[in-house]
Amino acid sequence: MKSIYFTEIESPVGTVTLRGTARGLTGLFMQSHRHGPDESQRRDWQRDDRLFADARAQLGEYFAGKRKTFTAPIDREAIGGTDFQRRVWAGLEAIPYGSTISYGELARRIDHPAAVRAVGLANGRNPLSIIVPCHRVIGANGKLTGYGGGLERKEWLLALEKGELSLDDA
Amino acid sequence: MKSIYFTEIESPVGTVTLRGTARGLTGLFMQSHRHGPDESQRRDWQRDDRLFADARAQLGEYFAGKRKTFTAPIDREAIGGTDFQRRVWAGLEAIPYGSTISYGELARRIDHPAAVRAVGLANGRNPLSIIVPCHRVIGANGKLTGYGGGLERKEWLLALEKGELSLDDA
DNA sequence: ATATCCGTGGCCGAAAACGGCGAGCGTGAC
DNA sequence: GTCACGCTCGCCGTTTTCGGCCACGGATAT
Repeated sequence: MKSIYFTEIESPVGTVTLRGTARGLTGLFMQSHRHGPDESQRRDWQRDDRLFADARAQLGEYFAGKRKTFTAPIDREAIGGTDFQRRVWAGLEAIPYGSTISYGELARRIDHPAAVRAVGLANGRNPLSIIVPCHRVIGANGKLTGYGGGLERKEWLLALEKGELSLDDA
Repeated sequence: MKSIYFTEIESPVGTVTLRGTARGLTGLFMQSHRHGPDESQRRDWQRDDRLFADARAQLGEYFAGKRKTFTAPIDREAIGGTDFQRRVWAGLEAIPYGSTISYGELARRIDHPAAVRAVGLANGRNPLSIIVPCHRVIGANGKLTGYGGGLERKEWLLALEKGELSLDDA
């Protein structure tokens, strides 16, 4: 069995856990994350801060409003997911920084125009929050509707990306 | 996708189909085998008699009463199966030539003493008949109870292993 | 001996529940 | 009017639950 590593990062949205293999990232979770990993598996992870040095630096820049995209490698194979989920997640990565689309729009983009609710589900299963920007999908009526890491955080991230944040927060 | 090969062998218990990958055997089926592969997948197999030369020779010796164990490699990874099934099948390989045990005894040996019926099921799913000797498991009352390849064949195999067969059969 | 009757445990397929939705209406406040 | 809500209902992939299925075995009854 392959080793799984992790590290923790302090951020404006609280402590963030980063998970990965030697080949790349496999997860980014907030505190009390809805679909986060449970304690039982977390026990098998090995802490390795150096492995995540790049990702950590990029996230720091992101939270400071100075970075719009990420380049740290992602271990998609280890992440897995159903075909449908992978399509949804791929769709997420195509949403530019600072903009939002609706769940319905995302459904259309991946050629499952009617699978709107299923898109919502798959969105919620995205294991790589922030880096794969599931927070950029909102309701057709403009409401945020939901977020695995909590709605306040979703709101905060969107505000950050719209440049609406003064730098006064820790 | 990996290639799957097969060959056919004439034997005292009828035509036997041998299946495998480049790494080893993955199946041995009799005619009208209960859980044998269906025609739809059999179409994708490629015939390759040379690949199975070893297995074929060893089976010949076995049917002649001159061989008690097999050494041809087995591709267990390609075979798959649930954890439980693999335990059961491993238990089968520990039963010596010529002897039999009950389903209950096998259940006990794999530390699932109450999973007697489940052991029966898993036994029936053994894809490598004869080589993985599922025929050596019989009811606690001494009856044969069942066999994927048909009870007559189970009876014949057990008789062979007890040396009760004169060599007069084709 | 033979037959019948359960308790058993893992597997598998079917069915139902479950959402991070959204369009369509009806309602009520201006 | 019309605009904002709030409700209902259909949507659909995933997950969970559930109910059978048996290569059994022991207990009990003929």
